[in-house]
Amino acid sequence: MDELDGRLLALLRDEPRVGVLEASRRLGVARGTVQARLDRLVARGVVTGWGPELDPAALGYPVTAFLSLEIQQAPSGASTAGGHDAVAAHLATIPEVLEAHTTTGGGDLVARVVARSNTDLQRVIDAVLASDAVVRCSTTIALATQVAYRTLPLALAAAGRAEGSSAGR
Amino acid sequence: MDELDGRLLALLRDEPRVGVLEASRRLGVARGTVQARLDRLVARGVVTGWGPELDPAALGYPVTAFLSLEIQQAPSGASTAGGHDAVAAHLATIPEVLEAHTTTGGGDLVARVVARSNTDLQRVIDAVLASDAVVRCSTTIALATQVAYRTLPLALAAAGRAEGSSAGR
DNA sequence: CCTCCGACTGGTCAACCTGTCCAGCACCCC
DNA sequence: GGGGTGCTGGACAGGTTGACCAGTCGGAGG
Repeated sequence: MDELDGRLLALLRDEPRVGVLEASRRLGVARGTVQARLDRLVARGVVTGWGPELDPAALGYPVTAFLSLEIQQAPSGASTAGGHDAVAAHLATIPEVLEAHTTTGGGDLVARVVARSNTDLQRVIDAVLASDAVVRCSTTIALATQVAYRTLPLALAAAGRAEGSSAGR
Repeated sequence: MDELDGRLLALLRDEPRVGVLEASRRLGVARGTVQARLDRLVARGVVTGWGPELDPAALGYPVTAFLSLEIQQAPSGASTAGGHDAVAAHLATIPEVLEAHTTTGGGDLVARVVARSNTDLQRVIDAVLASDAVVRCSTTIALATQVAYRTLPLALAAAGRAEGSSAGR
């Protein structure tokens, strides 16, 4: 992860359509170099995908909310999986659940959900609560996005001063 | 956003490297159709980008946390921007802040941050608190990812039963 | 009923890019 | 010095892109 990698990622983020050849021209290096760098970034797991990024709002889901869930710690049925796994599996079946993480703090699990409207949000929450393992759910609606999801500044920071830390070689 | 769009997006997510021609073969439609569909999805804002997705963990930032910030509602300096804007601008300068949203509920703003370690997280939090407009900050560390960020199920759901709602041709 | 219009098909074309291979060279470390 | 690694600049065949075309289909509207 050096400065060239940073420039390469920045270029690709700004203009994803540029091919390897064009990128090499922009960066002023040989095509093989760009190819090797890209392969390495993918191999190291820094680049996880090239898929199209979808905008939930454009899909008709303009409302974003964070749900803080409390999970049944000792399943009353006390069957197999802890509450976490059961809830995770349940959440995975709901399309409106975009991501979910177990967390420290008051709630046991944070889920990011979207909905077609505030009214529709109720439906989504009900879907989440459909699992017995979910004890409680507190909702925080995202009103406006102040900083849109981004990773490039982080990559540049890592490129700038991580020459040898986690950057294996 | 019909069923073909859904299949196209699913294909692109699974194998982003396939070109338009290959996609048309897989989907069993003409190349021009795939091209037109893609153009339309981009034009409608459903597809917002094709950039490489970066993994903060692979960049050396394996710790993820959600910060709930309380913002100075009535700026003591009472100068120009409300606390929100000032804080948003401040957060935008911190590479470790991946995203931030104003919210309802207890906190005024939720920020997703990453750090190199739990110790390093303190440094990041301090950076966030460097703004005078931030009154309080409560930290929730994400322990494990139960559902990784995804939008495809949502797109498929929208494709399935949104034929005419927000898909105003 | 007929016509218009948008969408899809299936085909062509030249230009370009990709993946892969090569030799040469500079650099670093053992 | 030797070996390994990374970058350069070049070459090649093959596949892909973007543009264009005529023809067909179905629905909306006159």
